[in-house]
Amino acid sequence: MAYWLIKSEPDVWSFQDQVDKGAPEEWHGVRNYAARNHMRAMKVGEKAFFYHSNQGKEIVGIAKVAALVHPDSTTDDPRWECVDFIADKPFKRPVTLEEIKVHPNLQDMILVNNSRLSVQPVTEREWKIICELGGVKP
DNA sequence: GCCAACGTTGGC
DNA sequence: GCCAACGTTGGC
Repeated sequence: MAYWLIKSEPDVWSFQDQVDKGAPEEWHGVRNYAARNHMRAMKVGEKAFFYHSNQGKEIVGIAKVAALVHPDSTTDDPRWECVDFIADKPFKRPVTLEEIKVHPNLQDMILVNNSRLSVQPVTEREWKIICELGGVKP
């Protein structure tokens, strides 16, 4: 089981939107090879932190992969593919970027070192630490 | 609103 | 295949 982190601007698609949807939603719009490749590696049932960029700058919950990679319906360009996500559970308490940046054991996170990658892997150790901070079971 | 960092595009 | 130009992301 691999762990991931996905980013979304809450203005465009927030975790609450994902929860309200209550069904799988295409994670479309990614136009970056590295991010796409991470989605290609995802398996159904794997979990991802849902991060709000720009506004909030915090992880607010967990989403689950609901469908394997498939063509992105928002483009005809066959290079761009995406998976579907469904909301898993919200954090009891959001974990802010600020908090992550000062945490001694989270310094190697891509979120800290490459703020622009919108789909990124998370190690098991990082996953556990952040779940604890967020008040949920890993 | 600014701007640095980064990734993609496209000419050569 | 290189690299300059350009566009976008996202923190501040």
